[in-house]
Amino acid sequence: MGAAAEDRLSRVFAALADPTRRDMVSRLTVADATVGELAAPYDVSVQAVSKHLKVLEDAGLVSRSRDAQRRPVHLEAEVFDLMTKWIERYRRQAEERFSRLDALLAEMDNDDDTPRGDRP
Amino acid sequence: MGAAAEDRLSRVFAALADPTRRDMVSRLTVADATVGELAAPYDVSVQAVSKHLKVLEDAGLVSRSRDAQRRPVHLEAEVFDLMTKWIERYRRQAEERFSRLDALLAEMDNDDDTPRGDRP
DNA sequence: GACGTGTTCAACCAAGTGGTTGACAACGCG
DNA sequence: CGCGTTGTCAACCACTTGGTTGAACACGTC
Repeated sequence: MGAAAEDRLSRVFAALADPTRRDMVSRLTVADATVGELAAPYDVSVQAVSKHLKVLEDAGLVSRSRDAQRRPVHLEAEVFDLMTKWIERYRRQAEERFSRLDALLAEMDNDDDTPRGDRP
Repeated sequence: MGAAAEDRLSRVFAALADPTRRDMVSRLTVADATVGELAAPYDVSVQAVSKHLKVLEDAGLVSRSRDAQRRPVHLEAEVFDLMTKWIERYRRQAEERFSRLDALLAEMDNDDDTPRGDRP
């Protein structure tokens, strides 16, 4: 994996490490929203939410357009692929390793307990 | 999703936001390792690596056993499921939304441009 | 029991994060 | 134009984070 992708992945994971930001992402899967709309449910200032959005934007999770003085926020669903790829790669690797281990254990079992090909 | 799971998810994402920790996880998919072995490739103190491992352990990504003065580190692959679940849930939601949008756009297209059922 | 190896604990430091408030920019509208 | 609404920028604060070094703990070995 390239250094750029590594960096991106770090920003994405860091962005999603915050429950408030995860909740915003969750809500953005339903519909685009303005900063004010996004801020409404939380007990923090609009400025704080604006900062959160900057983090999400820098991670490429979200994009913003213009509509007069409003800045509609839109979820960029493609980043999910980046994460899924990373996770699945290692999950698969780990699973392979466990099956190798299983095979090894089975073989040791054969060697230790019973003569080859001599099982119920 | 319960508060506990939310919390867990935060710790998992935060743990994986660090490239060094992601690399350790990556290496642990190949084989268990001691703290010293894990530390070797990096240009930081063993203590720093020990701290990283504590973060991974608190996130439930890793467990440690005892072998004399050594503390072998083992990857707990199940957490990948937690992440995958979260990601896939919202990915699916986002995709559904986009298909709804596509349907809407197609319908508008019909209404505006061409009489219904009158296409090449 | 003393020594070497592997690991953690404690104190500290610089940099980053999430929050605040206050000022200001960019609009639509009367 | 002046005013309310929407959002960002800047400075600041408390807390966390990733790193350091030095001491201590936990073993196997001599």
